[in-house]
Amino acid sequence: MAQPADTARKSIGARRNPASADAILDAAEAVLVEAGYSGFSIEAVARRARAGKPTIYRWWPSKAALLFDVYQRQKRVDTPDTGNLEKDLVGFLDSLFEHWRSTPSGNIFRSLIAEAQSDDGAAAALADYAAGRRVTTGRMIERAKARGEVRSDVDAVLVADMVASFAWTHLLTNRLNGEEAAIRGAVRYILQGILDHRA
Amino acid sequence: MAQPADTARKSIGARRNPASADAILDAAEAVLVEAGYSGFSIEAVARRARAGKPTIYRWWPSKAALLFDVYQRQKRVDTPDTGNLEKDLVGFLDSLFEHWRSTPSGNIFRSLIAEAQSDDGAAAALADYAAGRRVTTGRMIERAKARGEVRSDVDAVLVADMVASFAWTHLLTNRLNGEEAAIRGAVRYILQGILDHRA
Amino acid sequence: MAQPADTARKSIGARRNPASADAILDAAEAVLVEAGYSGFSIEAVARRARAGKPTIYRWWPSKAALLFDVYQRQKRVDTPDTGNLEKDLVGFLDSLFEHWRSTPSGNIFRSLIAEAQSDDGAAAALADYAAGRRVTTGRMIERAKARGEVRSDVDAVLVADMVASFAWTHLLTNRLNGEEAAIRGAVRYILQGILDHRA
Amino acid sequence: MAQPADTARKSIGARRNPASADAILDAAEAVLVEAGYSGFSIEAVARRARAGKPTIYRWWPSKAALLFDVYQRQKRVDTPDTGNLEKDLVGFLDSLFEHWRSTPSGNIFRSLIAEAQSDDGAAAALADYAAGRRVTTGRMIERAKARGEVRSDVDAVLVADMVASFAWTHLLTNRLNGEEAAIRGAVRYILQGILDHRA
DNA sequence: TGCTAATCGAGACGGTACGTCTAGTCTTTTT
DNA sequence: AAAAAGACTAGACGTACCGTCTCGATTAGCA
Repeated sequence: MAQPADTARKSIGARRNPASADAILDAAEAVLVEAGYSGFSIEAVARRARAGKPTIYRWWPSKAALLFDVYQRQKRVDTPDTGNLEKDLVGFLDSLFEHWRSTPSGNIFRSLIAEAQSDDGAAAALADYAAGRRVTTGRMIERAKARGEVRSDVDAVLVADMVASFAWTHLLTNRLNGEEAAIRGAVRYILQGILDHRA
Repeated sequence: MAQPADTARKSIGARRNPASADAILDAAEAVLVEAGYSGFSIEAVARRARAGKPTIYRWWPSKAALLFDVYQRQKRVDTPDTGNLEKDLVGFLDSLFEHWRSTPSGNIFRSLIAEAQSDDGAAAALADYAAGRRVTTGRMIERAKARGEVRSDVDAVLVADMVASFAWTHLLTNRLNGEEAAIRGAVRYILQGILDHRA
Repeated sequence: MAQPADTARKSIGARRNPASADAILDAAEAVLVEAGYSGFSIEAVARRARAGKPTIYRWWPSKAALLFDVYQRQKRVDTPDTGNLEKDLVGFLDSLFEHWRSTPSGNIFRSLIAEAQSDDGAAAALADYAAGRRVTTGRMIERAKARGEVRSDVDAVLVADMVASFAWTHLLTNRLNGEEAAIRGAVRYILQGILDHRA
Repeated sequence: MAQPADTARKSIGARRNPASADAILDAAEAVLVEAGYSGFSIEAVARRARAGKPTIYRWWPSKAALLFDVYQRQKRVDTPDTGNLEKDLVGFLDSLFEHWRSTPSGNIFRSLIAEAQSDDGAAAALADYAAGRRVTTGRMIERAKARGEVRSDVDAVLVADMVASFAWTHLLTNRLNGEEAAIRGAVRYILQGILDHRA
């Protein structure tokens, strides 16, 4: 966290003051945590950061852009590599749910998705981000393909999409708690399918 | 659509005027279609419906409640029963994507999900609705279990959750077009899994 | 006071229900006392009287008319007749100030004057009422003229107007307390004038 | 009158824009003249001034405060000094009645008095204003005392109060026309009294 | 060293929407 | 026929935010 804005920050000349940027991002995160998405307004962030509204608008053209930068500052959950795809996927989802539950990330991301439903810029940024994450997540599947664990014709990005969809939907419907069994089940279905092969 | 409100509607006594309710729901849908979720306000709906704001607030305590009723008026996509689960699921998702693409339903539902991120009432209503839909969708899997097509230990509701998640996420990220292959792929992975069993 | 409207009054057939009229006037007075003129609305009176708004509008075409009837129910201060005009006028004003101070009458009358500034009906009713009161008050002066106490060419109604004006203005500017000396002074000036006749 | 707001006024920095203040006061006066006190609303003023409602509320906490400032902008009738108190008082009242009749001042002041009956702030402001005016008006009597025209023990402020009361009451009851004789009579009674001294 | 230019906090501006309150009208049901 | 009840359109209330604008102060870098 940056310095608290006890004393007013001044201009540092004809260039961006990083202290202001930090203070604004800190304030945005704090407002989101304390007041939720419905209480998240540029006004509130400016008040909290002791910043002028134009300072915010100068650097972030919209609420969505600010939200996006706040989200980007958060730690990401990284993909495990245990040598076993089932363990990897279950571990990834467990970590992701835990991360969303116990840090502001979950609320920030929910807000970002909501914002993307009314702001084209946010939608585009979210689409980019999500596509990138699908590739990253897909690496787990690619590794499993390389190990021969997964069929070579499997679309790793599509599988990553299914995994991410499961996570997003649980986030958006407040189902992050006590979902360990569901996570295990969903991963197993993707890996092994649900058909009865005895027939 | 109900009658256009050319002449002002009057009270019909000490009970709800269905013409007003219809006009408000019609107007809400129209505003959502024409101005999108970001332009969707109680004011705008009242203007469009030639209704007083208190009339709206009397019957719908929040924007979310109104959105929900607008969504409920829409036709639902029903679950096919072809005797083959793969055909059922693919057909269901194809129909759902088409429905969301070509009617206001998609935008309404997106808006409802967004609203649920900042309104607890909307969140609860959405959770209820989604749970119900998982059961309905799950019937396709139950039928397949009864046919012996699917293993008897499979959790039908969880599978429905996975299917719905895939659809929701595509809706929320504007990926409803040209997804036929992805739909087929995803359904196949759920049915057959992605593991390589030759090993 | 009429019966409290604990249980809803019912229609008594095709004629005016006097209990309703009383309940409405009682409620109007109570609302005025408790919430003041700013809180005095037909809506509030109807709520308090457990009456429908149309019932009020049927009998009193405007807020002003209702106010006027509420005022009319109040006791009036009557004009003393001591055989001495100074005592009569001072006594009258003392009683009037006391009456306005200690009963709802003062607030009701203030409200009526205020209402008359935006409602023509109220203005006309108030004008009628005030003209009548000037005549009544003027009787004190007429009696003094008959006694030879006051010059015969004096316009009794004009004097009554001056006395009433003094009272009204004190009411409207919250100067009803501790004005005994001012009352005595004003009455004396009207009776004896202020000119220095030694010249 | 200030410039018409053909082009939208902008902020002129972190301080009050006098053009907005002027436009708002102009609009308030115009609304009062055209629609009367009953049509006088902050909404109407904002519309007419092409100003935002918050701009009005920022500077005038209540309708009463705005009314008061509108009234303060009006010209005041000043007290004549002819060397003869009767001429002074009659001239003053004639001018005041004429001023109230032919300019918006009369309606504005009536509205202010009405507003003061339901708004404590307006009541206080009006009390202050009226007290000040009594002192100003009282100077006519003080001058007459200095000339020996009026007894030295006469309370000039009380006499001014009587004169003002007469004027206020005529304003509030729409009796500003054809009152010349009444004015003369009232002034004469105050100066000479009404008692018959032949006795 | 003095000027220019961009940045800062600050807060006013015209607006829109919020959710509530009241006005005055209307219709049905009950007596 | 009148009362109770409560819905209806309409619009004002006072507040919160929106995104823009202008200020005055501040400071780096260029002249």
